[in-house]
Amino acid sequence: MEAKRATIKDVAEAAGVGVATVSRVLSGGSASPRTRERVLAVAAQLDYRPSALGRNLRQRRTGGIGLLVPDLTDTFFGQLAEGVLACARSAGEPVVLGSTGDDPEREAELVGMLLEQSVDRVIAVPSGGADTWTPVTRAGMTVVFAARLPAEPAADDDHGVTADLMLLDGVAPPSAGRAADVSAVSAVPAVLADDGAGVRTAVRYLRGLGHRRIAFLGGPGHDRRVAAFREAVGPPVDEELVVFATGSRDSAYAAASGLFQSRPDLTAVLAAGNVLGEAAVLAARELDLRVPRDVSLVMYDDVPWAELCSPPLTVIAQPGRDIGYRAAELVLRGGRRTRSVVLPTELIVRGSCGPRRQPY
Amino acid sequence: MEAKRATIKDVAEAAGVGVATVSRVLSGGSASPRTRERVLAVAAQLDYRPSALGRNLRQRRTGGIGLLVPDLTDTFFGQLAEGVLACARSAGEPVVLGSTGDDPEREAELVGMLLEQSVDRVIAVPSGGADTWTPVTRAGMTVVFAARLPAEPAADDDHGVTADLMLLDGVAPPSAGRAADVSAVSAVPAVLADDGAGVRTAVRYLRGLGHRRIAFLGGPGHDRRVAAFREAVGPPVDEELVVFATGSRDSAYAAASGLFQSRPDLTAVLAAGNVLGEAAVLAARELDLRVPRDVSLVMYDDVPWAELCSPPLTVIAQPGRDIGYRAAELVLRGGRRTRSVVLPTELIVRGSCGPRRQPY
DNA sequence: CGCTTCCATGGAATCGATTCCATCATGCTT
DNA sequence: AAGCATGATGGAATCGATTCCATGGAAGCG
Repeated sequence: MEAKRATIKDVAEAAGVGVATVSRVLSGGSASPRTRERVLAVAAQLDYRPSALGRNLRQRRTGGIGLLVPDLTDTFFGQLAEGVLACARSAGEPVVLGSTGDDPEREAELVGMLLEQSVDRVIAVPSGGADTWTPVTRAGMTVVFAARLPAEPAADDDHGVTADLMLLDGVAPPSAGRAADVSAVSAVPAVLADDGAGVRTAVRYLRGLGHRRIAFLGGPGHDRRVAAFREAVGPPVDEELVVFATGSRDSAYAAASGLFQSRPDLTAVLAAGNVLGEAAVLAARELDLRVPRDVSLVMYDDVPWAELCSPPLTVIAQPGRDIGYRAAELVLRGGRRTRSVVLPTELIVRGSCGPRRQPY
Repeated sequence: MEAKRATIKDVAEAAGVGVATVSRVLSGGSASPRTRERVLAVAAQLDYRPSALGRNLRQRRTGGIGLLVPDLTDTFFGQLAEGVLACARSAGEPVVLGSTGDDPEREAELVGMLLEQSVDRVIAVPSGGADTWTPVTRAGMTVVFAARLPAEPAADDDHGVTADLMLLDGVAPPSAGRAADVSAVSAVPAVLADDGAGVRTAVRYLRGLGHRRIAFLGGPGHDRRVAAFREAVGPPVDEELVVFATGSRDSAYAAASGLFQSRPDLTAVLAAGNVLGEAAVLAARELDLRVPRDVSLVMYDDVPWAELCSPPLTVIAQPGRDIGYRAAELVLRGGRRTRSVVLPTELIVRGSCGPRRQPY
């Protein structure tokens, strides 16, 4: 009843050949048509499937790619994961999944788990910084970052931020002070959305509508977006209008609500992720602010429900699925010397932005 | 530079002991405090991590649990996956993910992949029927179904449906005709939401508001929900008001739009999943039907954006995360003789349902 | 006809862990 | 003091595949 799976030895015996021959036949090596046929027949009859364990152990090459995302409840990461899965499936590779919750510690723990599983190719939406990821790449793992880059160590001035932006555009950052670690990580290929352009376009759009006091509502991993925002609106940047939440929905709501209450003079908000956008809509409604009459809203991520809101949300769309798919392609190609990929974003204008209401 | 990982042999040599001793120390066997200390020190210094490959091969027991969901883009499955991941993480087990797209063929292919990986514990939101899953359980895999049961073969009358409903309520179905296959699959433990109660409550609620022509908008895997719906509204059941879409968003939209257009006399819709609810809102808006004035809407799944719609959507909430977590617990316990779990649903009344407008 | 070449083939080593079993030292009992 | 029990320890087998290498037979060529 408990039929244990057939091994290569069983097949060899049943076919009256040696295990080496079976292995050769199944992996396309040379064999006489006669034996090949017989081996294939026996293998089919026994429903033989080679064990990935044995193969991987011998070849010291692991199958499988690891996927680390912050939160699968966030539709964007769901899209990204679907992209990775699609590519992996067509390559016949299994995907080992981990959810980091935007917690660098959990991320490191999950990386360790992948290492134990001998998964040596990873696609990560990183939460930790270079201190997490440099050792990983040095340990021989093939890493591809998706949608984000690891946070850089806090910069004294905003020079670091500038360097980050330049990196985004494909230009190598000037070899600055703390080059050692950063360079190891920035050599890692990445698949990113063009956050610079996305944010710039959105800010320009809001400006065109007359908005001057535009707030930024960010979360973990939105460093590049806030940097682009600062560049686009300033200087001077009204720092009170730049607020950050942690990953949770509660925190996002608190941040949004706090923002609206502490600065009733703001007229537009750029939410750097769909969870934040959701929170902004909720908070605005709670405070009886009408969108877009009282406050205009642009949200990152073109999630399906953006269209369902009333008014439908104007969004910065980034191709989540494509990001995942391309990242999987890169990690499967595995070349160290693969260049990063930046995919375009698109501002999709719906109904959540209006002209600035004149103060009276 | 390409430091390959340390093996148990390296540790043994460095510590001046045999490999058996190292293994014993690391897996809690007996060893003298003196050597234990030395081995641990060396292991730490070499950053040694036992390879799961070697261990699993030897023990013929695989680590890891497989997770098969239809679509990670659907927030509900994202929640479910997060639940599974949370439980797996606390047990230190890796999770291998597959997305079936509600395609039984793809599902079967993914199961084969898991088999090759020697993953013998699976949590599945099944797309295929008993013909897919019976062989799997017979092959010795520990399977737990989540959120759904495999479709039963089409019944001649609605007797099969009734049996299914009774199973849902924890009562064994009467040993009917085609018992062989079905029983093998229905012996598989499952973690389900109480769809019967959820749908019943929703229908009763709509009836209480005066609605008589209530439509059901379903998708793949909603057999139990439609059965409960039929039972709750009928007989007689107006079959034109029961429509099904395939998994895609386009198909859902087409089904919803077709429904509204072909039967303008309907006054309420029960959408059996959040993607379908989304489609219903969209289609209604496109056809200038006001919710809830012209048509009332109840949606399955309390996704975060349900509150963002205007009006906010009345939903049947099912605890996606809990379903995943409990399913993971069951599959880890691994007992054949585990009973299924049915978790409660809750009708959350918001603003998408109103009294039936009197025809004039 | 004899030699070389080439191909099919099977035995055995290997990957990294666990675990059975034999060995040896130590301490305790009678 | 001798024998026995106990516990620490290392060697070797094992898991299921791949792959190196040796062997043997057939075919080709001078």
